[in-house]
Amino acid sequence: MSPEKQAAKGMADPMKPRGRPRSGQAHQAILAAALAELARSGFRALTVDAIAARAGVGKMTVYRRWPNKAAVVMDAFLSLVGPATAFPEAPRAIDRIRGQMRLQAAFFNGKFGRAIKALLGEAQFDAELAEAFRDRWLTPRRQMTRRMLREAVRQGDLRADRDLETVIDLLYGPIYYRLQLGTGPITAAYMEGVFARAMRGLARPSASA
Amino acid sequence: MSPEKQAAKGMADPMKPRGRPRSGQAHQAILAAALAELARSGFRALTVDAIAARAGVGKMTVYRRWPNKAAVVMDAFLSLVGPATAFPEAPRAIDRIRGQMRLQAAFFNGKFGRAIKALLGEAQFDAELAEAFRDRWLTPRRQMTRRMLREAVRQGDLRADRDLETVIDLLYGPIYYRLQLGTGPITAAYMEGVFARAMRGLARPSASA
Amino acid sequence: MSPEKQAAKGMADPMKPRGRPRSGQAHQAILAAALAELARSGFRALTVDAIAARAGVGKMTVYRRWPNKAAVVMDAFLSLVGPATAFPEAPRAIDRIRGQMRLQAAFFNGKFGRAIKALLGEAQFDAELAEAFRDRWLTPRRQMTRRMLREAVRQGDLRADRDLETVIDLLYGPIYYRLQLGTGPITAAYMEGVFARAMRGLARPSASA
Amino acid sequence: MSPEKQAAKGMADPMKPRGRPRSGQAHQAILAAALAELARSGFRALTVDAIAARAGVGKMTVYRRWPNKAAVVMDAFLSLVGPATAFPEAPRAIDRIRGQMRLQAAFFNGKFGRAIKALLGEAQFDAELAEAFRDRWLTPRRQMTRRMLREAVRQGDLRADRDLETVIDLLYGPIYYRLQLGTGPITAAYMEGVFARAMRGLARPSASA
DNA sequence: GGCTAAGCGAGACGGTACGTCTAGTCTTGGG
DNA sequence: CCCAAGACTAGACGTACCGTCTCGCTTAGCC
Repeated sequence: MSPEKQAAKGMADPMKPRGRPRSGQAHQAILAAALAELARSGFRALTVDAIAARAGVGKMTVYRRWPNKAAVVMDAFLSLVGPATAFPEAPRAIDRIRGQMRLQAAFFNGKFGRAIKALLGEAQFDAELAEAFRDRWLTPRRQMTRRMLREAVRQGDLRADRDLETVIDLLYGPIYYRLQLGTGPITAAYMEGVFARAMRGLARPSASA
Repeated sequence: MSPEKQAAKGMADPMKPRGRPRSGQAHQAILAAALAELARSGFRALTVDAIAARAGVGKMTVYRRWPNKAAVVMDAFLSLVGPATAFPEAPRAIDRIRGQMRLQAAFFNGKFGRAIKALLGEAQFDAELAEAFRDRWLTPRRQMTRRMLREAVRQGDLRADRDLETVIDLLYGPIYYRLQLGTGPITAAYMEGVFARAMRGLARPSASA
Repeated sequence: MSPEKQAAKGMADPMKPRGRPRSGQAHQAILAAALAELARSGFRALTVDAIAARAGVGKMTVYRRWPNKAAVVMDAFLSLVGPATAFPEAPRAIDRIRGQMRLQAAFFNGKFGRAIKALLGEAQFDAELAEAFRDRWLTPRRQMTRRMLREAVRQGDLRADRDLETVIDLLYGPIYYRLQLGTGPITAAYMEGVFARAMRGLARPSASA
Repeated sequence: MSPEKQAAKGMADPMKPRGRPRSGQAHQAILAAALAELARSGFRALTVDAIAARAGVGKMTVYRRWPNKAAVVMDAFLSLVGPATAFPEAPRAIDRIRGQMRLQAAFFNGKFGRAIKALLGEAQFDAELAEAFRDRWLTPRRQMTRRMLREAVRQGDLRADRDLETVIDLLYGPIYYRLQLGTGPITAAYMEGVFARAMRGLARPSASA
C-alpha cells in the first residue's frame, strides 16, 4: 500500500539506488490530483487516467507507486487528514473524549465525511484497502482513545473495564453507523446524546441489580 | 427500486395496464438467479449477463425492471431475508432485545453478513440503493426495536428516554461498526458485552451525578 | 413477400376466411408510415417499432402481413412507384426506349433513387428481398424493354439479336452502376451518351470486320 | 477509413509521435482475422468480438483503428485483393481489355464476388465506406482501363472518344449489374457477349447515320 | 343472441451485437 | 532506472432493435 512497501519488492534495498531517482514532485502531484478528482467526481466516477493527466504524469508512474486506484486515493486522503481530529486539551480525560467526539462529528459532516464513506464502501470489496483503512486511520485513533479511557479510569470518572475495545465501539460505533446508514444528521448534539447515554446507561438504576 | 416504483414512472398509473403484462415468473427467476450468483461470485464479480443467462431471460428484461445490477441484487437479498432476525419470544421486552442482538450477530457472521457488507458498501456510491437499504431493511427493524424499547420502559426495565433513535444507535451501531470495519469478531459474547455496557453505563456510579 | 403469398401459407386457401378480417385501413396506414419513415430516416435507421407507432398499429399487425422489415419497405416503395417510369409514346420504338432511359435518369436522382439504393443494398444480404426486388421491380421493366427491342428490330432500327438479355444489360447496366458506385451524376446527357455509344458501338468501323 | 486518415484527426500530425506506437502486428492480425471471419460467416453474421478474439486482440484495439465493423472488413478485403485482376499481356490493348473482363468474371464468381456484393451493399448505407470502396477498389481499376482505352485508340481499334468515363461504364456496368441484381450468371461467355455488342453496337449499320 | 375464430393495439419477451468504458500492464523514446 | 505518453488485453456495461408472444378486447360470420 505505502510507497515503502512497494519499494521493498525489489530485493536490493540497502544497495545504492541506480538510474533516475523517483521524483518526489510527481508523488505530491499525484496525491493532490487524486484529492482534486475525489472532490470533483466522487470515488466511483474518478478514473486513474484523470488523476495522471491532472498530475501531468504517466499512468505508469502512478502504478509504480500504488497497486491500484483505491490505494492512491486512500493515501491521498490520509496524507491530508493525518493530523486532524485530535483530542482537545482539558483537565479531565473524559472531557477530552467528549470533545473529540464533537470534533469528529464536525469532521464527518464535511467533504471528508463523503470521502470516508466512499473509502469505507470500497473497502468492503477490497481486503487490502480495508487493512490500510484500519491500520492508518482507525487503529491510531483507537489507540489514542484507549489511552484516554485508561486515564479517565485513573481519574475516577469511568469504571474500570477489562474490555476497552467494546467500550470504544460503544462510543464510536454510532457515529459510523449514522455516517454509513444515513439514519440521521451527525451533529454535536447527537454526539452529546450518545456520550451521555453511554456514560449513564440505559437501564433504570434499580433494575440493573 | 421496487417494481412498483418503476411502474410509477409512467404518468398514467391509475390507467388500466395495456400490452402484455410483465411475467412474474421472469421476476422470480431473476431474483433467484441473482441470489445464486451472489453466493457464487460475490457482489463485485457478479455480472448482469450471468444473472440473465441463469434466469433464462434476456438482459433487457432485467434492465426493464431494475435500473442497475445493484438494485437487482438488493431486491433479491431483501426478498430472501425479509422475515429473518425476528425478536425471540420472552416475558420481558428487554430480554427480547438482547435475544435479537444475539441472533443478529449470528446472522452477520454467515453469508448474509458478507452480502450486507457488499450491499452497504455499494450503497455508499448509489443514493437510490442506499434509500432502498434504509427503507426495506433498516427501517422495519428499527421500528420493531422502538416498539420493544417502549415496552421495556413500561415494564420498568429501562429509563424513559425522549430520543429512542439515539438509544437504538447505541445498541446497534457497534455491530455494524464491527461488520464494516472488521475490528473484531461479531460473537454472541461481544453482543452481550455491548448490551451490558449500554445498559449499565460506562461511568463510575458516583461520578455521573 | 406479398400479402397473398403470406396468406397462402395456410393450406385451406379456397376455404372461406373465418374470424375478423384484416383491416385494409391498417394495411394502408403501415405502408404510408413506412414511406414516411423511409424518407425521414433512411432504410437503416428506420425501425419497425417506429413504423408501427406512426401507423398507430401494433407491431404484430405488421409482422402478420410481412415477414420482415425489408419486405414492408419494399412493398411500400413498390406501391408508390408502381406506375412510374413508363415508356413515353413515340412513333419509333427505339425512341421510346431512349425516352424511358431519360425518365429513369430523372427518377434515380430524386428520393426514389436513394430508396432504390437502400433496397438494393439490403437485398445483397437478404435473398428473399432480392427476389422480391427482381420479381416486382426489375422483371416487369425488363419485360417491357424486351418488347420494345423486338419492335425496334421489326422497324429496322436495331440488328436482330438472339440474346436480348445482354442487350438490356448493356443499356441499363451503366445506370445502376452509377447509382450504386456513385462514379458520377446520372443526368439525361449521361443517358444519351450511354444510348448513343451502345447503338453505334465503340470500335472503329473498319476495325470490326 | 484507412489508419492514416484516422491518425490525421489529431491536429499535431507533423509532431513526433509520442507514447507506445501502434502495433503493426495487431493491425495485420486484425485484418487477417476479419478476412477469416468474412469467409466463415459472411458480412452480416460476422461480429467484431469474433474478429478481436481470433486476432488475440482487445476490442478496443479494433475500435481505435476503425470506426466500425464495416470499415475493418473493407480494409481487410482491399488489403487482400489489391493486386488481383490485372490486365493480361497481349499485343493489342483491346485484347487486354477483353482479357481483363474475362478475369473479372471469374473473380466475381468466387468468394470474392460474395464479399464485393456484401461490401457494396453495406456501402449504400455508409458514405465513408462507399468512398473507401471507390477510392481503393474502383478508381485504380478505372484508371488502368482508361489507359488501355487510350492505347487502343492509338492502335486504331477504337474510335476516339472524349468521354472515356461513359465508355468504361458501358463495358463494366453490366457486370456489376448482374452481380448486384442477380439477373443471370456471370460467365466468360456473357462477358464476351457484352464486349462484342459494345464494340459493334446495337443499331443496324445503315440506320445509325 | 351466443359461439368461435381471427384480427387488433400495446407492450413485454429472449436474443444478439453494438460501441463505450475503465482497470491495470506494456512499450516507446528520452533523461 | 525513471519518466510521459499512449497503445495494449480483457471484459462488463447499458442500449438498441429484431421478430415473437401474450394480454384483454373487437369484429365478423355462423348457428
